[in-house]
Amino acid sequence: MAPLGRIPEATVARLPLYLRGLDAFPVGVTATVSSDELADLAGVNAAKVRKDLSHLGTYGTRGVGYDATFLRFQISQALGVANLWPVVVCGMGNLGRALANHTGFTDRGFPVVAATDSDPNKIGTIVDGVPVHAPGELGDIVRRLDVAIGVISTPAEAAQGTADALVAAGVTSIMSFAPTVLFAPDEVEIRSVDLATELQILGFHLHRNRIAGDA
Amino acid sequence: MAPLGRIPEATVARLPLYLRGLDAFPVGVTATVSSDELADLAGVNAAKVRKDLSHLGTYGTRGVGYDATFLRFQISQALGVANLWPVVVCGMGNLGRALANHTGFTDRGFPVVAATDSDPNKIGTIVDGVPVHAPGELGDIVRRLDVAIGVISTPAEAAQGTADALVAAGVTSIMSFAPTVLFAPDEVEIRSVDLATELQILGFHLHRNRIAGDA
DNA sequence: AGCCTCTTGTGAACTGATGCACAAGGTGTC
DNA sequence: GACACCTTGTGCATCAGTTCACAAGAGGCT
Repeated sequence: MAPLGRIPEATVARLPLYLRGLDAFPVGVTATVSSDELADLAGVNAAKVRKDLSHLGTYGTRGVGYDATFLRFQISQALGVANLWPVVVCGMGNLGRALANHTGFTDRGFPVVAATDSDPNKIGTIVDGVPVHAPGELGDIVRRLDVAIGVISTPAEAAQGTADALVAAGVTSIMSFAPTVLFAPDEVEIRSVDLATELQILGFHLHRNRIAGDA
Repeated sequence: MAPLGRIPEATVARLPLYLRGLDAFPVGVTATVSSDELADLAGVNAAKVRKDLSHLGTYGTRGVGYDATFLRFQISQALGVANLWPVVVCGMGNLGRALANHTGFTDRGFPVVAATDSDPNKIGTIVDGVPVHAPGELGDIVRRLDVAIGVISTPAEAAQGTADALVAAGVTSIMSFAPTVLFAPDEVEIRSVDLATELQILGFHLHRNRIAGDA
């Protein structure tokens, strides 16, 4: 079996999709799933599924398919979803509140254990079960609650400072929604999701099609 | 100059980042920016910047750099940001509300003109200036308000139905936050952002590092 | 004018990912 | 046991994207 470190990034990004697709199969019931079916469930093609799964080691049966239960276990193992990774949400604006309350996080093993905000009216309150602290307490929160992942949903201006504070506290995984580039040491993994950028990409295609249509 | 249709996808995805980086240069002031500087501002490397910009046609000056103002115009042109693309948000849960109220959308030319939700208590109300309608009215809303982009922030179960309704109404650009695969005709552009999936990818790296650290 | 310095634009090598196509290997039936 | 039928696992060709490295062009200094 291939060591975890050797799984290609593109494959890693798809493993959660396969896991999600496997939700279609009830737990405890013996069932097999073919690469074709799983491909449909995950929205990719079958060859990709097989190649991806081969990176986890080979656990399918030729002529039959994969055992759904065992495959789920396999992928979970590789992704480490057995672990709970506590999350802190930095910036409790509209987006931050939505994220702190997002059931999809807790359900998948990412409990939001705390939040920070610079607004004195919010500090000390509990929003949807999540206590809001001052930004200055970030380091303390991270250590005390063993936070593994920091989510940055502050305004762009505060994002770098927040990232620095997270890194200083020992957080090595950051998901940022701030529309700005973040700098951090190489060992810190940053995933940046800029919603406006996503829309601009859609806008480009609309624009291009409109031009093509007019031509 | 290369026709718009020929710009590689990877480049298109970076153009908004360059545009964002150029915000560091005040409008109206003549300034030049080198590929090196722009690379820093966008968080990529200089060679990529130059190759990307070469797809828009060549507008830099050797030995000097790019004229910031003209470059901004260039990229805006290519992305079609002069257009306003009205957006409808489908599903006014926590996330939907945050999106409907997201200033980054309106600021970048994507006004949220309407929303839908299946909750009778929300239908007919106006949330943060955005009127909430019943899902059945979606087709009507799209036609009446000339909606170009649909954002899906419904629960997973309702996502496909919502997508179908959007497509039926003529929407060809969809951004989905629902944790499920959406099926639509080829000409419909779908960008899917699953927040839990993003965290799981971060989780994989945490898991791998933890294993490596223990070894 | 000649020279030096700077930065672009791009050919070419490289890397990673994708998708095809088929042999290998397993199941079930007669 | 032999045969027909599936579906996996993978070698290989292909493609897209990245990065290097350098010639070509532009400005400024003496």
